[in-house]
Amino acid sequence: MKPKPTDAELEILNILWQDEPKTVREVHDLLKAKAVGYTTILKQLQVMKEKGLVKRDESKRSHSYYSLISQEQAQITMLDHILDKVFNGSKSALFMRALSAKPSSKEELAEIKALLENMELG
Amino acid sequence: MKPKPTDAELEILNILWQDEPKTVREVHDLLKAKAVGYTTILKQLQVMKEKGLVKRDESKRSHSYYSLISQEQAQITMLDHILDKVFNGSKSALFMRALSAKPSSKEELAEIKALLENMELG
DNA sequence: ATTAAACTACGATGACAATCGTTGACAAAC
DNA sequence: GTTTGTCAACGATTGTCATCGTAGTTTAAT
Repeated sequence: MKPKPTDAELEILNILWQDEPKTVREVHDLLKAKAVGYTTILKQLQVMKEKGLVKRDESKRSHSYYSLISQEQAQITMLDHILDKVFNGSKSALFMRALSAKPSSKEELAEIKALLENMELG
Repeated sequence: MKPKPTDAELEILNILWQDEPKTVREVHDLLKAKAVGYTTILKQLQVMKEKGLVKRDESKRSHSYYSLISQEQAQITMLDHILDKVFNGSKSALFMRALSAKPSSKEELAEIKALLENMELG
């Protein structure tokens, strides 16, 4: 099983998920709002490679990085984690919080309702 | 704003939320399955006090600890966090994952549906 | 009062996360 | 072909998390 990515790792993964592959420089440019050094990104990608979260294409001059964990996997991993840690495994409690925390848009409510309809057919 | 509790801190908070206040020894006894030392729990509670996650009643011989963050707050904090980090702020994406990840029981589906009904009235 | 038990405080450690600077290799430009 | 700039590797640093051992303090029992 893939490890749970750290917050900084997730920021990088989000960039990769959006458009792969990317070089260190490209990731760094996209994260420049964070004002973090080039070598920091490089190191983070190296660590992530160690963990099996990304792979590297070294055929070119600038190495390119691909994610090895999908956004779906990461989402499920994160959800399972907080479900276990703060919601005592109660999915409905999680839904309640998600629904009441910040008001959802009508569109979102409609989407969610549609999901539920499909669910009940199964 | 309260900081996001760490995993170990959440284990302790879960115990406090269930029944407050508790002494170090009481928390330790309840966590003995984890085989962690008494002083570890003590230290953790001290750190949590520094962070403002708990408060301490020192009037008695054995100090008693109270949570200063509610389970609700913690749940919302955690949800907001992963919503931001892995779901790009899309609540419906979160719902989709939560619904499809592990099968929900019929009871849970019913509960969630009821929540939605109430929601739409507002 | 003296001691034994229970409890807290403090410091230390090892692991991991996040950050950066320096060095050395390579390639492009002159 | 020498210089200049770009890039990855590596090591070092700082901070946080999780854990524990020791020392000191307070209560209670003798």
